[in-house]
Amino acid sequence: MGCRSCEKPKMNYRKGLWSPEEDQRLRDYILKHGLGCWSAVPAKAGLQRNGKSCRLRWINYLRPGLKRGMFSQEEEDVVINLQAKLGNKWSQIAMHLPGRTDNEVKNYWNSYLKKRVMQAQGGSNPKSPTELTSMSTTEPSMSMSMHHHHHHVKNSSGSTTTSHDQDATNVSSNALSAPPPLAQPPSFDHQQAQPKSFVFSDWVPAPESYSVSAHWPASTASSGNVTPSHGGAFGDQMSGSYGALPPPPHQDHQAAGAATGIAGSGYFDLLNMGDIYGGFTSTNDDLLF
DNA sequence: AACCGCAACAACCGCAAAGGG
DNA sequence: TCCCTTTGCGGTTGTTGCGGT
Repeated sequence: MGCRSCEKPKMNYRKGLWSPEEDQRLRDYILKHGLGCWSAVPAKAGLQRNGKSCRLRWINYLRPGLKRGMFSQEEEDVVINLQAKLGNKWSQIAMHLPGRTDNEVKNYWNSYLKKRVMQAQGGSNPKSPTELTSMSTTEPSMSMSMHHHHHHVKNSSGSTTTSHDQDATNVSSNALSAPPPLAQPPSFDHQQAQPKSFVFSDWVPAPESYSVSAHWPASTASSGNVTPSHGGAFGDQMSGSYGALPPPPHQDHQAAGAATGIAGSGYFDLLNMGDIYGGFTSTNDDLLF
């Protein structure tokens, strides 16, 4: 494991949000060389980041197959069930949610699901995870009211999904295999709930036409000392900055999910990335590819 | 219009495990 | 076997935007 050949001079590593240029450099490097010794990546890719930061950025943001945007009802159920079963083993939970990172799952839990569970357990009748799951599918107004603003409007409005009376294992196995189609209420307001979702395929250059500015606002794509806006807005910009580009096929993955299920399955087909996949080492990647 | 609180999420930090020399 | 480095993981923090007052 040790990579003594990866000599790295002690330097002041850049911290904070990644600029589009840094993303581009890292992405280009990985696409070209595959995954190897992370500690060597910054120097070789011309980045003033430490390897750890590069690894995190790749895993959580740049990696192929990442599915961003809202969690589907099924994904939510999986998280709730597995969290109850495994505890805060986010990496393990994320393994059951293809396209999701442990960080994303963790954030989603901490910022949303945990409150819901606490709220449910705070009542006179503490609910089991299964009950919670059922609740999540039968209380259309709850999460919607909790997320009445921001872009993160949960898709639990009026879901007619039948309650998933199954244990986490079953849930996870469902998630691993072909997931059932999402029961999407016809009245779901996709205008209101605008998922910001994109996957790596959106980034992969059409070789002759790709440029950073095609995906990033020119103002942030041109200078070296850019300070990109916060991630949330970042994501919004991503979604919004497709501009003339055709909308990604999964842009409305909640709707698409009704036909294709969760996990972005099928998105991967858009790419021929065998070289990259071959270099993947993380458990998530093992699962995904 | 300004301020405040909340929510979302990217990224950092620290620790432990893994593995090579 | 020990030491050192890298990697992986979970907890936590920082930043930003939005809605409400």
